Amino acid sequence: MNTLEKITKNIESFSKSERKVAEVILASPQTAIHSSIAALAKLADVSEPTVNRFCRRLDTKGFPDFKLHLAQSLANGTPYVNRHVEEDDTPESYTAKIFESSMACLDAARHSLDPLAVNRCVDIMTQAKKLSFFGLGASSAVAHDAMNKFFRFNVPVLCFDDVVMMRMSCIGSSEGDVVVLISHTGRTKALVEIAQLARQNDAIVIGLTAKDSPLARECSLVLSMDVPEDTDVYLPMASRLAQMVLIDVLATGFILRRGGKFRENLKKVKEGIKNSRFDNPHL
Amino acid sequence: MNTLEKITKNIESFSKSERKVAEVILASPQTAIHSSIAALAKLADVSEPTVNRFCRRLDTKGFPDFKLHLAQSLANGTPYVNRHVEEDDTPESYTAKIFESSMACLDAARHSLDPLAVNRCVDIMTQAKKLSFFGLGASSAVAHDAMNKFFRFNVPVLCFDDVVMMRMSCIGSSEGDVVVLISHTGRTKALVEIAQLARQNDAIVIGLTAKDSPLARECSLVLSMDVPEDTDVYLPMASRLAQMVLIDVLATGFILRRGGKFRENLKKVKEGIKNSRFDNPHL
DNA sequence: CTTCCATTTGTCATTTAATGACATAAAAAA
DNA sequence: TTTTTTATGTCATTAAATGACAAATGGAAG
Repeated sequence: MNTLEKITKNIESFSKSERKVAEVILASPQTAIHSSIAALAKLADVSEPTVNRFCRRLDTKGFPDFKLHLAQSLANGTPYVNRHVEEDDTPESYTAKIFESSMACLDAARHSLDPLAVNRCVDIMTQAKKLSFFGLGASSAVAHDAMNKFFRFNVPVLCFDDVVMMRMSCIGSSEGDVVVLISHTGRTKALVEIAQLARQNDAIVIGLTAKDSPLARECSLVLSMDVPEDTDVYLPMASRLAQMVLIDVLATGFILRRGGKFRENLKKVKEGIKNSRFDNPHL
Repeated sequence: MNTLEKITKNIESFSKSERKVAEVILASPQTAIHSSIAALAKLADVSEPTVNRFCRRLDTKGFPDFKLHLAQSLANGTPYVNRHVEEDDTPESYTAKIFESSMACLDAARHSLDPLAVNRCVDIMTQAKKLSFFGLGASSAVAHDAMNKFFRFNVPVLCFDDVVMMRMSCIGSSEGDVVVLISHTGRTKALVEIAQLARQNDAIVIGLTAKDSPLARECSLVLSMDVPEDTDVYLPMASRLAQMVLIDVLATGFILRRGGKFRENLKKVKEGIKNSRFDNPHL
């Protein structure tokens, strides 16, 4: 836990002198981390060992160690925590909260991701004859995005957000085809059926979905992430973000695996769209 | 600047012994902040004053002060900096880099966003008779996502990634209609024309695009973000993420403005899709 | 209201860490 | 090769932090 919060939370349980120390620190943490134990003791009008005892009470090894902890909690102004939007938030505050929550979720997602699974996934995708990205609802945007990325690699790519099209596509698939199914919950019936269908037609099915979900059970390979979805707002927010970054990761792995000549291809695509644009005077 | 970055950046200008110190610290910053100057000197196989001189070279007052700075840059596990993927990165390292870069970009985007503009944008959107989201290329995924979000609010919403459909839609628009155009660069000719067309037909045009771009000049209101796009990879990555979070922000502002009864509506939508899903045994 | 016990707090001594001054070694320039 | 400059280490000094112990404070029981 954040050291400053910890002080605030425990201030009631402190003794008189320790509370004096706590108040001085809370009043100006920046001063605290740049002072010696003697200076701080003087500011709080207590003895030096009292400051030391205060530090130990907060589970630190001593004053220098305490300063380190304090410095860490002071870094970055605000840490990226999942903060909830309140009814009376100003535009400024809810904007900050949403951005911060998004970052916190990406951080959580990253740590829950299995690099080995990522690697195997890239393996499979680089060897695919055809790549299909399927997603329904909020995940369809992710599927679109994935297509937009992978089509630049000169690989046959498909993308559908329509169950009927998915079915037709799966029936026509054959060995060497890879189907990527995107679903945060992994509980969408239609998509589970698609997974079964794809596998019956010899396609490899990769699931970007929750582990141990019905969908996950039907996939050849699952890439799961634990994203703390903000459930009191009835909108899927962070999950798509994490999925999208995961697509970036897979695309990057793809490029790295296929090597330099494919980077040439990317350049070509980018140059190809140039004359549909206004020139940028700054370039 | 981040202390770790600073060390990396200046490592060339260090002397032999100082470089030894730098390497030991970079190898394990966590060890460094918990060691005394003597311990660190031993690890780097140099004398204690050398470590001290190293600290001063990095604009700190001495070793303890240096540790404080280092601790701050180590806060949050790893600092979110824009790190570039290298040819020989492992799956683990490029995954971490991409997630971190994404978070760093979101952070940058957040700080460059004007809350007043967000507020005005929400104002306009809540009063819209009809909402249209248009995006081409990578931005089309964002437009889709926006539709997916706003349609839950019981507002007429459109979304196109096809220029012809956009044109047709714009021609049919009238006063009170709001068109949101999504383009990272703001230099896509087709979209600039759409902006003009929409305004000729009395629609309000909101641009989620770069400020001072050709598209921005044609919009009634511009929401711009400075996102450090990773230009040596020929893929748009972070910009869509930032745009998507911005959509979340707008949607949230929308809900807050419209009040409680709309939250009921969200609940209904969520319950409506329930029986297309497998039950979650954990709920 | 006193006495006793427990807790808190301060004083002082000791230990440990950090820094400054100087000397030596290494490298670069003459 | 010699000189000069820069880098590095040794040692002494200073400052900071901690431990041990004593004094003071605050309750609780008699």
